[in-house]
Amino acid sequence: MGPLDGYLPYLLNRAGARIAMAFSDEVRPLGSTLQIWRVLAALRERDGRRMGDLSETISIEVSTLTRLVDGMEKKGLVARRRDAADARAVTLHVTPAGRRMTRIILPIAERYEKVAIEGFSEAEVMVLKTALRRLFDNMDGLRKS
Amino acid sequence: MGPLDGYLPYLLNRAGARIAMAFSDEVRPLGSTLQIWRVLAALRERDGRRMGDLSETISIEVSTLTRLVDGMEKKGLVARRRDAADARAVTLHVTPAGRRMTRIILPIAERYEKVAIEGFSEAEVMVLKTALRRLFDNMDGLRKS
DNA sequence: CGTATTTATTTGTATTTACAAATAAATACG
DNA sequence: CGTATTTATTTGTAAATACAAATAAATACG
Repeated sequence: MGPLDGYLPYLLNRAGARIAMAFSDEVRPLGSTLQIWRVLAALRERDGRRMGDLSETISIEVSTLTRLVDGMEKKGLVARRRDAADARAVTLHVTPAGRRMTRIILPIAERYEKVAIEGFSEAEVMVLKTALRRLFDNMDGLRKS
Repeated sequence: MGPLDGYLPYLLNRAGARIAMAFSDEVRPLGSTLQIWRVLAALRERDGRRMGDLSETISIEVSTLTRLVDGMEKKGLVARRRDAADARAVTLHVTPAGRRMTRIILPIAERYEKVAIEGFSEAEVMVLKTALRRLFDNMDGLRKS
């Protein structure tokens, strides 16, 4: 166990990369990708989000998101709509096909959540999640100063 | 706080993405990138690693790593050497310029570690790091079965 | 009201990345 | 020993990504 193993950003990246890779491998045969799932999951939480909101929420650069959404639209998973209140903005809406895809992937995502925290006590999971939220906020603070 | 905020892979990705972005912004003006730093940090831990070992360690696809190392070699940060014991393998070695770059970036990396865990108790940091290692192992187990 | 500035998204384009195929050396084993 | 298989890396190539510029609508404010 070298210095890397004690370095938090390293541990974070390593854990994230592993989950991402495993999950990607699993949803690809279903005609989806991790990024597509991120969009669907964010829209499941709240449909009709704007591109910018979505970008912030799922940590995907907005120019990257535009093209990701292009693809999802072509697949019929989502539909763009011009925001009625502000014509600059575009809102995204899941279609029936998108909901179908969500229904297929959701159990997989739930399984990953379980596998990831296997062997953890409730309290440890709580501390972990709280820590990750706090860590995010700490970095967010840095961004503005 | 919607369902996403309770979903561990989401929290993990979000925290990792934020640190990565902030760190990238900071090292770019110094002529480096996050990926370059990952290689340098891994070689700092142990010089003369093989490509495959490096790839595993820093979670960068080996074909991606090849081209990343191409660039680092052109910048004079590292040198490839054919492994004496096994001519299939290539070992990577930091150069003086690479060590210089490491010396410049290391304090930044250390600062990020500190900022990330600001407000955390020692115990919380311990739990967090242990959890991230365990989480990684859990996913690793899945990969083989 | 009309122009300047800000905000939201998209597009241009170069770089990064990933999967698969190619290369090359080591090992297995008939 | 020689051929088949495995292992380590690189290369081909298409897709994903990011930064900057372009577009377009809203807001500020003279």
